[in-house]
Amino acid sequence: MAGTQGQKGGATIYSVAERAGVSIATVSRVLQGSDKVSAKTRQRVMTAVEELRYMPLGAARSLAVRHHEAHGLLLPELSGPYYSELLMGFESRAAELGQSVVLMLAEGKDDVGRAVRSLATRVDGIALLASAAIPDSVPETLAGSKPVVVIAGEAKPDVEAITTENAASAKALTAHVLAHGRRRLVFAGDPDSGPDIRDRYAGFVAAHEDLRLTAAAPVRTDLRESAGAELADRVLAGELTTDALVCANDELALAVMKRLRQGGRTVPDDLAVVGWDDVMTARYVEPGLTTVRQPVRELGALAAERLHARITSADIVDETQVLPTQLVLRASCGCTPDPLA
Amino acid sequence: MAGTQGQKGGATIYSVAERAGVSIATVSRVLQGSDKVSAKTRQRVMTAVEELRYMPLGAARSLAVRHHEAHGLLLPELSGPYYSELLMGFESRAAELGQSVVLMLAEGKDDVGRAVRSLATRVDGIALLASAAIPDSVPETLAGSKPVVVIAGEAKPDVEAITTENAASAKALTAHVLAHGRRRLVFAGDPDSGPDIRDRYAGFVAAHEDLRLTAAAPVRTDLRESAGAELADRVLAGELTTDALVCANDELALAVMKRLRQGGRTVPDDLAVVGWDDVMTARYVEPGLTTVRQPVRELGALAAERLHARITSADIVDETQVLPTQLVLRASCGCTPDPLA
DNA sequence: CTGTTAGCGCCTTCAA
DNA sequence: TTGAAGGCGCTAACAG
Repeated sequence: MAGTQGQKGGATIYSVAERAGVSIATVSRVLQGSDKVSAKTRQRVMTAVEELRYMPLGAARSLAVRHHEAHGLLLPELSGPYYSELLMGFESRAAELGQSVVLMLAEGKDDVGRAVRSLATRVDGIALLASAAIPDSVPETLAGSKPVVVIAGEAKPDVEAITTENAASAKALTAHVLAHGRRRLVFAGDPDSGPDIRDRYAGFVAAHEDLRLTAAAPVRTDLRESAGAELADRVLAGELTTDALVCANDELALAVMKRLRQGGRTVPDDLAVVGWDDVMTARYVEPGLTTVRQPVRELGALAAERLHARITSADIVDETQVLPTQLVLRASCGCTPDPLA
Repeated sequence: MAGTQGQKGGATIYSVAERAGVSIATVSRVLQGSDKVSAKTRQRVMTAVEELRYMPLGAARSLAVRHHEAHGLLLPELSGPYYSELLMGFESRAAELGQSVVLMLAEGKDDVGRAVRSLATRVDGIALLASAAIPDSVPETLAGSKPVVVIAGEAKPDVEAITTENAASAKALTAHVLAHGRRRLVFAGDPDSGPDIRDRYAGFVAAHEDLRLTAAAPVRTDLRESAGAELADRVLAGELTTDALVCANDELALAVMKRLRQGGRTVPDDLAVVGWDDVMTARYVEPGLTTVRQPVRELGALAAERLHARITSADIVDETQVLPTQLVLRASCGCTPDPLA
């Protein structure tokens, strides 16, 4: 006879049962869509539910069924299209699987570890993006107590990884630039900031090796616009000699291009510039930015899917799944622009 | 003596208590950071917690404290910087308030109403963006049973609204274009798609009225890139005569500009184009896009804040709060570009 | 400072 | 087809 009132906190299963003149078990059955309830009883219950505007309490259900029915997703931040696409793919697939998504951003949190521990308290599993903003200790601590999937990262014991292809396409991209006759390529981005950029640099190096060339050391920079301007300034000042900049992402490449033009340099004639991600701006700028497109949305969906698989079964996948990427050739590398683009 | 084991589902407060040789109440106190626990007892408990890798079950806590400690956020989708910024602001502020955020996207859901009802099951309140993708019935149904805040929408009974300024800045923007001598302005966007675009069109009309001019009817179009190309095609084909296009957002404006240039028109000489949002691309294109910047991130933070206020107290705010926007003049309206920009 | 004891709202056998 | 009753794990009085 508990909680029959529920005036303050809303209706409960008890108040609905009372109103419909049935037991709470019957109400529960109706709400679960059980077929072992007579039509008229079902109707009475439904009526009571609507009259009382009954809304079950998720926490109570979770406690009883021993599932949160929620996926946690941890991202560094959300600027740029990459994270958004990823998130859209993740949310969409999670919803299809009947799971809600609890989002957490690392940016601005002084203690990400603590925040994640609290997140882990309310979800059945966590997907997270490998990134310098998210310490390695996070997945390590989580693994073993909760299912974990890392995106764009590396598998560890008890941690499944999924990613998009980096090394091969970076090699193809670099080879393409070399094929334009450039010989003083510079890679801009920090290989230590995460496995994806590390692999892109590896591809950069590999393309050089194929031609018996020696790749320059990477220019370690973050991927913000401001870093791009600084990088371009170094080129303009003659500190950095290069005829082709292979940037770790598009934002960096675009910022570099802009500042270079302001400084009087012509892309691609004086200097080729290529990026990674194929953001919207890449096809709006002049010249169009040559870059690599990743199936980011699919990556997000796959993350939700794999996480769910790990939660529901002990469906272990050993090899990290790799989604293919695609070279997008425009004019910034030296190609002739497609007049129809 | 329940759940002392917890081998499958992880440690529970009972197993921790048993291991530490104390009662569950003490464990609870330690975990809550109560100061009425002796240092040595606290230590014993903490040790047990770590050894058992104990992780409290959020659902159980929620049930006991009668709070989910979570905010729901419903957005149409996530493409473009607007939603991302909003979400970042929301998440950040919610986290500061100790609330996790459960995100739901309307896009792709055949029954948004049902989805939202299920969302309402697991959060203490819901913030949502007013949008055609989210039927009005949603906030209406929710109101009364859960605190609701609508973003960029209108207040209703039991529904608080917050928004950014639209009408006045749209008027200022339009007046600016008129001051360039243009007289055949066309507004592109659907005033019925939501209150914000409706208000922008209202500002567009008001600026005309100030000059005793008659504003043209809006060209109703959605805000996608493809719609921009179609719109530009109509101009190129001579179907639509205009000397200035006032677009409801930047993506539309940018797509229009691009196609116009491909068609041989010069912006702003042949045709001025202005947008709304100040997306990244707006300052990368040539000419730079004149637009209006909104404090989107602050808007998101405010949403979380107001929602929390409504959840914790019955802190009712009647007037809908309006955040100021800012005109960003670049060259696409006919202004002389700033050489330093 | 610590332990006992009720619930919180829902699900799920087990009987009837 | 329905009801009774016992948890799910945690918090919060209330005693000691």
